[in-house]
Amino acid sequence: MPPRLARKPVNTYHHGDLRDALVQAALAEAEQGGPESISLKALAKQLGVSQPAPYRHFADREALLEAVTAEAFRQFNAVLRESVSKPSKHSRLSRIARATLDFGLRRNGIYRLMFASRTMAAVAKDSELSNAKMETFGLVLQALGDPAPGFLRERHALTIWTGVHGVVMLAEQGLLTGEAAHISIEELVEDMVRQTELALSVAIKAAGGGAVAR
Amino acid sequence: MPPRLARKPVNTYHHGDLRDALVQAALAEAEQGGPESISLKALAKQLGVSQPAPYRHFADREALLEAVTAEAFRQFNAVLRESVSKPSKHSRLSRIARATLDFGLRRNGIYRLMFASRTMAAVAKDSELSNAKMETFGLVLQALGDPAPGFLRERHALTIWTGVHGVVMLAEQGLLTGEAAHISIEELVEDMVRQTELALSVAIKAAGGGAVAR
DNA sequence: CCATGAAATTATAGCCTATTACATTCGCGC
DNA sequence: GCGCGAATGTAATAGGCTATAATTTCATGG
Repeated sequence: MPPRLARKPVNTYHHGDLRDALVQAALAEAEQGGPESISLKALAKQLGVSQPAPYRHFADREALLEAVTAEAFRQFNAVLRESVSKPSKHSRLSRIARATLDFGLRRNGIYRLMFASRTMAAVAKDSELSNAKMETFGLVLQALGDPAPGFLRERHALTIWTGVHGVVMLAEQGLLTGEAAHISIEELVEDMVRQTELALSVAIKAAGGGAVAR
Repeated sequence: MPPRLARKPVNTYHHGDLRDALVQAALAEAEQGGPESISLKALAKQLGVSQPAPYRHFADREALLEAVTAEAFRQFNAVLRESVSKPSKHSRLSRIARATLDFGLRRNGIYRLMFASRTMAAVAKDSELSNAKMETFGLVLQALGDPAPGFLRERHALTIWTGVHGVVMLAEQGLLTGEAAHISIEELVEDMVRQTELALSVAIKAAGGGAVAR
């Protein structure tokens, strides 16, 4: 720890920037062992503060998890944004689906944290977290491009999002890798993307719209 | 139940049938509050036995959860089997998708238990549980009917299974019911079913097969 | 009928969350 | 500059949970 930290990074008081340090350490912990492995006591010890110190910054363990989840969503959204921004021969939908799959499998502990069941009460009131989740959906929506009328886009955005989410969750269970699966996880997601794009183009044609997004 | 139990129901000793009672009570508990709400201590108290009594029947909490999960899968598979057996105007795939959605939403605590993250070690060795999971997949596979060549069936069975699973999990998060969702959860699943059936029929046609399953 | 071992109990250790009361230190305003 | 209040951290403690060890109960088969 440096003798003197920057003057005002929102939370630099007499020791360190404990609040942020807790979030970062918890995120690293969750990356390994998922949300269950996050222990306030262990984090406090790891950061060299007393065991109840975290309670100065978070009402309880759940509040910390919420903050960590919000940060995780921010990182996830950044990854998604990058995936659609960089050029590729694949469709935007395919890119965002691949990016989601990659994030969900590689950083599975964090992904599980993001979609772990929480008390509904907290979700409703905490705007930071729910905003981040809305942004995620917005990114998927964007990936489907402009040609489709609004509500058709939403239908298919939900289809692909839930589909890839299901793949990630079941893959983590080891249910997609048995001998029964003569198809790789990546192929499965590509199937879903193709299905969605096919269905969307059919729906657009029926609605008198333009071409499928690229 | 007769005053005297059968001579050897595997586990009827000097008090009651504690092992089974624990599984049943834990299942009821999980139905309300999900897997996290299962406490060996609370269950023991509820059943009128001492706190460490459950450890005579289960090595640890995780072992009980595993047994409960196996029972939950048995019930789930029974529901799926019933859904495809009874006559209906909908396709078998649609029926099994609806049944899964219904089970996943109505008995969400149990559903979350069934697909909660576990230590991989246990999953591999425990045959009862992994068999039940394989049976679930087998039922989905059957629902796609006989016309499709084996590996095509599997692709699409996985697609629909993961898709509906994703819907259930995200619906529980409240992510599918916001103002952004101009589509009901049931419609979303129907969309998926239609997409899968469309894609399957296209694939079969390309492969020179027969008609889509009904 | 009684020895045996499974089933259950009491006692206890250890980890974790969380609260209360007390100590420290930063920085703002006079 | 300096003191005071609020933000931050610590020590002590309570209470819940999992899990183990040592001991007791009791149904059953030889």
